[in-house]
Amino acid sequence: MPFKALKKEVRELIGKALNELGYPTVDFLVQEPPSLEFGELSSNIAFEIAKKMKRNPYEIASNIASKIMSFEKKLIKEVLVAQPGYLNFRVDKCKYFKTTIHHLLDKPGYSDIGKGKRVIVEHTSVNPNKALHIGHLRNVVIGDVIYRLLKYTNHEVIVLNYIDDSGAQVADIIVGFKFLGFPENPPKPNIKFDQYCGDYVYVKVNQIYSQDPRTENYRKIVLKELENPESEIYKFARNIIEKVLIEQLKTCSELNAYYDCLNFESHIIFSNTWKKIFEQLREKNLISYASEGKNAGCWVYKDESGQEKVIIRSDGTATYIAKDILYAAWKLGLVEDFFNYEKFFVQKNGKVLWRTTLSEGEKDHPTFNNAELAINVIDIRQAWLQSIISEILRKFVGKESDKKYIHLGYEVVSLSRDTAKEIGVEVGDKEFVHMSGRSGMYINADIVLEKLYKLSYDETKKRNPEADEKWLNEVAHSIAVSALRYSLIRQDLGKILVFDLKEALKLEGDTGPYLQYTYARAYNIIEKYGKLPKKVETFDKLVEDEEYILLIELSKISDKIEEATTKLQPNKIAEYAHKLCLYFNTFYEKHQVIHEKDESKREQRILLVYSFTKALKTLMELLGIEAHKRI
RNA sequence: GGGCUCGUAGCUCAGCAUGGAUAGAGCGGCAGCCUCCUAAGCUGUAGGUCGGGGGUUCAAAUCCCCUCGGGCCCGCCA
Repeated sequence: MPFKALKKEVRELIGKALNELGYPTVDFLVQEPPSLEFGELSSNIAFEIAKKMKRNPYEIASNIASKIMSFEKKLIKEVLVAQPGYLNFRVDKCKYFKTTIHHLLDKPGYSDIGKGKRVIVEHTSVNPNKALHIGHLRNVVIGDVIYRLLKYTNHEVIVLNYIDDSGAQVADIIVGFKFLGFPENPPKPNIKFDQYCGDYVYVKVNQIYSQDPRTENYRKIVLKELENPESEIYKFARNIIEKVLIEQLKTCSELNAYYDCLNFESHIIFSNTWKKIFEQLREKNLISYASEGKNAGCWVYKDESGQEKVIIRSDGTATYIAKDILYAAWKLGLVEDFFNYEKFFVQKNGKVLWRTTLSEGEKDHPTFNNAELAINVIDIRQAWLQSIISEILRKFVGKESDKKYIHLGYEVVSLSRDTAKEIGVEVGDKEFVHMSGRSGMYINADIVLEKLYKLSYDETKKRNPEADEKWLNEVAHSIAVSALRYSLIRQDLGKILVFDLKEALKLEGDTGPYLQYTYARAYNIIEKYGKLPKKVETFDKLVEDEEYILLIELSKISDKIEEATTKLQPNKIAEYAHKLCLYFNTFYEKHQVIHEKDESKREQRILLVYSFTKALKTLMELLGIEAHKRI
């Protein structure tokens, strides 16, 4: 972790200097200056002391600098003072490059921030009545990258996918099949079952509801029946849901996202464990009985801003948030494990996918709950409800416990004007349009992937006319996935992602394929050279600006991974990987590696390129993007 | 009505937590670069009232207040 070591050294040097100079101890920052011209690190310490002592910051900085110059230093070479009082530090390049390259050749960017901590990441959780659209994919990709980050930083991670098998959306397609005469099988056999249910049955049923509101009664009937596991409707629905799920999960595995267990909502409801936790909530005074007002007769939770949420209705039944609280408590191991489990199938990555079941299940199963931290990837529209759940859980576990329930919210994906128009949506004067599953206004995930695949296939074939079909398919698919995943992860979670099909089909610039291309380009150098130099102990020949800039950036890899993980900002990884590639390509265009005449310079460059490929591959793996030797 | 959130180049976005040194990328535009490791690349160039106003500060895209514009949430439904 070269950059961190550097920061630490700077802090120590400053601290020691303050001590010897008799300056007061104050808080100060060690940060990256706006440009490498000023050095690799800089500090505002002189401003802070100047404020306190009412003295000139430049003078203070000069004193500290000359003091530090008299100390023995490890990675730091010199300290400079800049107006109006910055303290700028420069590394000993030779030493620092060696540290950095050795780090990258070993375990690039690794840092044990997890220490084996058990974390649940729940994502996807798409209603099992439709195919995934591009909005769902944002959830899948965010969740999956968070999983990968946590895993890499030594957390014990469990990935769950919550299946809402008893809600209105599932009920709607069951209404279609059971009451409105929709055929159980798609009219054409080549239509995916999830697409048939979502694009056709679900949309049409909702159209029928709005034309003839009396038909909505069917939904009520179905919802009621879904509460009874013995009912014919429940058994029928179970079968339909399973078929949809299998198709949905195919889409996810195409995108390299996998799960440990599927947790069915109905199995929480049937577990009848709610009463136990309800008693505890009442004992801890977390919920209260409303004797008057609009919620009279209900048990309610009052949130920190004083808003009330009904937990138990006046007729004694639990609202859906009650079930969410119970489920959250299960995740953190605060209630007994009320699920039974069985194996569902083996996923493409070889991992067994489990699911909860109403039957006895298998005794010998992994533990899926009992986490220290539960991260729930859910779009931002659920923010208020999720904050209530977090609040209740926080109070429930008490201050001394570290157990935590987190809602990782992200903004929705909407359609750009052009793309909305393309699928026949009325846009008016809006800049973008929200998708709606119910009204059929969305872009299907499989279709985008297919389009991307065709594009990448043509492009790859053009570049590799001799290549065989198998390889072409594999690479084209991988490029399509990388383009899609990257476009969904590169943006801050708090911003609406305006999806534009034309934009998404780009394979150049700030995209996943750019990373893959750069990787292949770099790897090609190593392959052409055919061997790795042994035992290079000094990197004194890496004197070019482009090498320096690349190496300094590379040295920050652990810091970036750590930051992305602890702040749950997966977009940081995409941004960093892109920046590294920009720097590498600049270097690549300007300097030769295998044609370099000076042998030791050539070997040092080979190692630089090799360590770059190691770093980039690590980042790509975190993003769920495959690195190919050739594309 | 209450609450949350976004607004930075023509477009898509970084930077805001912890105020600091010339506000950064990509796309698109324009002008260039393949007898040399993959041109899915690179170089140069044009393009900015950081939504607006006020305040705090030696210093504000960043903090505070107001305001305008977009989006979302606020049922004993799920």
